[in-house]
Amino acid sequence: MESLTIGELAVRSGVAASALRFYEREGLIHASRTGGNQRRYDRAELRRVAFIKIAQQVGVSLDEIREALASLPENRTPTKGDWSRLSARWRHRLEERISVLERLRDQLTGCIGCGCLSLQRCKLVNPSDRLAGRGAGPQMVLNPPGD
Amino acid sequence: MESLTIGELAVRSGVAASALRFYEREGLIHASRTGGNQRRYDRAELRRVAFIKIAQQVGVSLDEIREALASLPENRTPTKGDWSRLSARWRHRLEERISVLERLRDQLTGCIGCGCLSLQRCKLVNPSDRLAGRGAGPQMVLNPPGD
DNA sequence: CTGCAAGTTGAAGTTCACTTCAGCTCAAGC
DNA sequence: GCTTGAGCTGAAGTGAACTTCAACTTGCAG
Repeated sequence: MESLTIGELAVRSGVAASALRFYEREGLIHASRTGGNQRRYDRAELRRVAFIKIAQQVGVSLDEIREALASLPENRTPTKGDWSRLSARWRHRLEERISVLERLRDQLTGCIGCGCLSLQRCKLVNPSDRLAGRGAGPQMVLNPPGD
Repeated sequence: MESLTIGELAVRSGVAASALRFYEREGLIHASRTGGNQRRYDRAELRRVAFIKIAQQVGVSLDEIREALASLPENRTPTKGDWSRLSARWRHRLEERISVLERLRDQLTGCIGCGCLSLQRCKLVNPSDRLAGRGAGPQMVLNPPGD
């Protein structure tokens, strides 16, 4: 068994066949064809699909994922090093996302103490009424001054 | 200034007026009306909007947010205690979300080391081919056995 | 009291990420 | 060689979360 049918890739990746066809149309993955026009996937495509799923978890759009995948070499199967570089890129994104959520958690904990969630009164959630911060909303949480 | 116009609420909350009207149609926020049919928001609505924004950051759908907000008292302005209870609920969600992402980060770090991201070969990302785990895909990351 | 920015409505449009459908063809087991 | 499940295509549909539009009304500043 050298290559996978779309059904096999679907089962092994946990992504619906219709989504795999969609990803192909969108240029995220590639498939060769049999004489009868059926898709056959190289095992390397499993990594691409895994990468797509993980990136989506991190909150990256398919557009950005495509862009990232485009940086992989076309002419050869990506090496460990290729994947490492991509992973490192997402890792940074991931850490940013985590720190937003942690900040949110910490501030929410503070607000559980004071019972507030006000955009207007709670300094933790939104200092923008006092601080002449540009932009409205819970700035402290979503765009901390430390950035 | 006792109540806010939709424009004022939009500026102070950082949510577009069209979105505020949408939220009202969806039963997430409420407004009283002037003689001329314009919306006037009680300051307490700012908290609701803040809550909506924060919950969305945590990845909660508007449906679920509506459900949560429905648990607030109808007849009086929510107290600190009311908001505390709701916040505590989301805090739990938030911590789950954070731990998914942290797990992802840790495993991605591991994979940067080995250069892999395979659904098939990397035990860290996906043991489902060896372990008779139900469900395909990167199970270790998305649904860790520890749950 | 007038001008004009800000507000109102319902309906339709948008983007994202897919799924579903209809009408076919392919391929593997009996 | 026939049946049956798996696969193919393009087009249309879905749902979430809004935005835009057109046509009209309100309300405050001067």
